[in-house]
Amino acid sequence: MSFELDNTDRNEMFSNFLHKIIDKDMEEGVYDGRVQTRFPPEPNGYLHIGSAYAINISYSIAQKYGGKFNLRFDDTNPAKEDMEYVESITRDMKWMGFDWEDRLFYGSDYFDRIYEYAVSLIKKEKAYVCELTLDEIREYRGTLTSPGKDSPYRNRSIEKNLELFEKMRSGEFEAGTKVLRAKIDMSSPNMNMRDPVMYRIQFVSHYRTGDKWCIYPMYDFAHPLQDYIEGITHSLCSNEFKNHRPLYEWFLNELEIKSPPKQREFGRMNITGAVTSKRYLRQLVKGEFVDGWDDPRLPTLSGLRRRGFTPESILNFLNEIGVSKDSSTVDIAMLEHSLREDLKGKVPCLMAVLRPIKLVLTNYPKGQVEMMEIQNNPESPELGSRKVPFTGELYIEEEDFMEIPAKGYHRLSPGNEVRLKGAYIIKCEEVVKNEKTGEILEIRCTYDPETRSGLIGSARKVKGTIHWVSSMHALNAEVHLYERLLPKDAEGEVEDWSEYINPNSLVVLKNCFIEPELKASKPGERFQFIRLGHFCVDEKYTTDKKLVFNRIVPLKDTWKKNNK
RNA sequence: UGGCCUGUCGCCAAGUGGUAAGGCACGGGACUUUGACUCCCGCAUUCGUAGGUUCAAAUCCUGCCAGGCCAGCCA
Repeated sequence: MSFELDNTDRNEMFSNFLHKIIDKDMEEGVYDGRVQTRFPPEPNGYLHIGSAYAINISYSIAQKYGGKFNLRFDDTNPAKEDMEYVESITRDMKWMGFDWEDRLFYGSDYFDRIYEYAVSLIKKEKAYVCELTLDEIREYRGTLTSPGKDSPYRNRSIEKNLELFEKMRSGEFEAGTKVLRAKIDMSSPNMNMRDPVMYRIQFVSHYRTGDKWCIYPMYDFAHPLQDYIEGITHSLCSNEFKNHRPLYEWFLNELEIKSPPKQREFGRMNITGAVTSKRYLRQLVKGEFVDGWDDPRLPTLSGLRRRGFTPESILNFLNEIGVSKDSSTVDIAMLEHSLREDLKGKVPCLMAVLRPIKLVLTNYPKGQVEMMEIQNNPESPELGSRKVPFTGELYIEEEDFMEIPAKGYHRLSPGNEVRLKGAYIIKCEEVVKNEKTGEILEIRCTYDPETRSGLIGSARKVKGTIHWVSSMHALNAEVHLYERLLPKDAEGEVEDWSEYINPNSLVVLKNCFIEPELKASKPGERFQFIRLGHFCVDEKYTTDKKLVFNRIVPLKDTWKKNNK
């Protein structure tokens, strides 16, 4: 009988400052008890673990309060957006289980309405067409410590503004010559309130609306309206938008929206050793420093998926790290912990030899093959067992033999005994080496027939147990091991990413041997290789003729840790 | 040097005036045909800092220090 909490319970118990805000709204009946959140990605890149963190905040809150969750593509800048990204984003969200039901929206669907709202602000004398150049606007804006000054176009008549704005829309002006601005306060200590631009002219074809528009609303103007149009109650975003909140509220207030949505901010999440900036990710992909957006070294959701992470492990990770107002840098060890936790007791544990050395049993009958029955996962008997062929010629892991054993080493060494997992106790009698190079060619051992697993003699204890594979039965496989992609953090503008890439971030081992049992394994299948880690069959490079495994995470290795 | 925000163990993070939860990491031990897993045990007399209010402060007040964000016709 287990009383452990499942995720639902954990979510129920988990509380943060956002829950308190919503609890209060519920209590006061601000939105008639309604909760609706949204995730508004711009389709200009792939989702990564930081995006999943943001999605999870909005998604789990909608779930907790029996509310709704929308997916909305915030596509108000045609120069940067593309359909490829909306497809990848929806695919990754579905994989994670973030369900927007029938509420998939596009900010571009609201262009007509947003235009009308702009017109009504002009009519209220709260917006004007400005003809200052880009540089002039910057100059007039002032600095962080000094106020700006009013644009000479600030006090045009409503009629003139209406006329000019209409002409902007119909394409009579060149890009950059005119913008629509909100009339707020050029001396506000908040730069966002110094007559922010609401609309700019862009003769760029939009991936959805084509050439219908040549003016596009800015984020600050479009976002509160998108939220309002969709009935969003709580518009949750990360801290860098904190300074935009007064503007968000200003637009909704001037437009006299009742029960306006609330923008609330949370701290961003970073992970040690992972690149979670969209900008850097794009540079790495476009510059072909990595194998696409789904490179297993990247913290993109597609990269994590290809690497072998489960959506459950990512979700548990996100729920365990929590949310606060402060930004965080979470240790990647927590993510790895979540994966091990999820897979343990769930996937078969098999044997693989990554760096093989030949081992010969000199007293084992020539040509004999025994089928050793081994449990697939001792913690989960329901996963059954398999028969593994055992012969007198095996491969073992290079690091499981030491000619001169270090103190505390209890695997194979000359004269020493060790158990072959699921088979016999063996003793190392001789080491055959290449006379010139000193390279170990094979290890010769004798086995004790009385100690076969299951026999009475198997009760004898030896200090070490190692994994093995029969050389004539083993399958050849390629294994990819990963380390940090960037050993040092990049700063500012990076000219050449190759200077930052860790050459060991991807280690390809082409000559690995695995149990014949794995012959039928399919891309995406996961296994634990005993003592080596959790692995996933790569979905991109595995073919009928070639098996490629990605190591998701290594297993803990206290011996290696203590001897490093 | 303007405004806003944030500072609780190495890393996340509860706590919201009544005497510091939990997880990861780490250290020690038991168990083990995975040096894994599991199981025990340990791990903040102290909450950025200095004062103040109070019978009582991580929680309230004041000053200081540190970090973050903002001067795109990006989102």
